Amino acid sequence: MIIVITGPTSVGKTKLSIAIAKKMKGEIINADSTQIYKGLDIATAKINKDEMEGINHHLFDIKEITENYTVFDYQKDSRQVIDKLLKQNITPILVGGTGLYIKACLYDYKFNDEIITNQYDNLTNEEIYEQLIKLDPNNIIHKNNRQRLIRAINYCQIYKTPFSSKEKTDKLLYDVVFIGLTTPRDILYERINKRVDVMVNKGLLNEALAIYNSSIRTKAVLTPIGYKELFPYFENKDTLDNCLEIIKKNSRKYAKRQYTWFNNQMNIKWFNVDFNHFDKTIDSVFEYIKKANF
RNA sequence: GGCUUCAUAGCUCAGUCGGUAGAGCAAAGGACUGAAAAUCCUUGUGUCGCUGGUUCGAUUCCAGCUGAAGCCA
Repeated sequence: MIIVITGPTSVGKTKLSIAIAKKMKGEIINADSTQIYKGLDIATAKINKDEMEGINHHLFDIKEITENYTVFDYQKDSRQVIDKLLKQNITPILVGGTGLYIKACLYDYKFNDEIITNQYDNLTNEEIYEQLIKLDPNNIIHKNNRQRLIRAINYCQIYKTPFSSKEKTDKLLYDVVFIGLTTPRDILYERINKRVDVMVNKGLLNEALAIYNSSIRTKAVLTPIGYKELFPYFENKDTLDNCLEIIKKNSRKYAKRQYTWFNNQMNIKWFNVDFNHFDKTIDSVFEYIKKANF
C-alpha cells in the first residue's frame, strides 16, 4: 500500500509525514515540484536533516537548478522508488502539494519520449490558436493559455494525432490511501503569512540574493514562490515590505489553486488539522490508515 | 474660529447634466496528461457618511450635522 499525504501549502504535511513514517516502517518520497532541486531550501520549506528523525527521504535535492525536470521525469523517478520500497516491504509515503505529480505517478498517465519543443516565440496567442485549431479542431484550450497551446501543437506535430483525443485514464496503478490535511481558509491564510515572516528570519533574503546574483534564470528558479518576487527589491525597484506582501499573496493564491485540484481531481480523505493538538491529528490519520489497510 | 476640498465595493478610485452605480487590486469558484509553487478562464461584492429639504423620483441639487485633509487667522 502507498500513502499519499497532501494538502495546501503550510498545513503541516511534513510534520505529519514523519510521524506516520515512524509508526509504520515507511519512507518518504517528495511530491513537490520545487523541492526536487538543490539549493531551493528556505522558500520551498524543505525539511532539514535533523528534522527527518532518521526516516529515509527520496527525490529531494536530486537536480541542479540549471537542469530541467518535468512531470514525465517525476513519473519515472517516483515509480522507480516506489517499486524498490514495495519490494523491501517498506511503505512509500508520497508527501507534497504538487497534484499533477502525484496523479501522474499513481494513475496511468501516458507520456512518451519526445524531443521537439518549438516555442513559437514569433507568433501571437491568436496565431498559435489558429494553427492548433487546424491540427486539432476539437481543441478546448483557451486561446490565452499560450503555454498549453504550444504544448498541444507540439504534441499534434510529433504524434500526428490531435492533442484533444489523447487518452485520459483515471486508472490507479497502485493500492493507495489519499490523506489530505486541511484547515479553515482564514486560518490557513494566517499561517501562510506568518510562515513567510519565519522564512525571512531563517535567511530567505540571503538564499534569494545568492540566486539573484547567480544570474541563473531557469524554470527551476522562476517557478517557485519566494525568489522572483524579491528581484525587484534587489534591483531597488520596490520595497522589501511590498515584495514580501506579494510572496504572501502568491502563496495564498497557490493554496486556493491546490484546493481546486484536490477537490476535483482526486478522491481525498480530508483531516482538519488541530494545530494546538497535532498528536490528535496524527492519531486520527493513523487510525484511518490502519482501517484502510484491510 | 472662518474658508476650501473630500466622504461611493474589503482597499485605491471613477461615475451618474437627477431615473439606486463600475474599473483595477483583494476575494470566491473553475480548468488542468511533458513549465504545475507554472499557465489560463469565470464571478459578484454596495443603506453611494448621517439627517432633513426641493422633486413624480436624490448617491447626484440645496441646508445642517459628523469625520478627514488643506489654507487663513
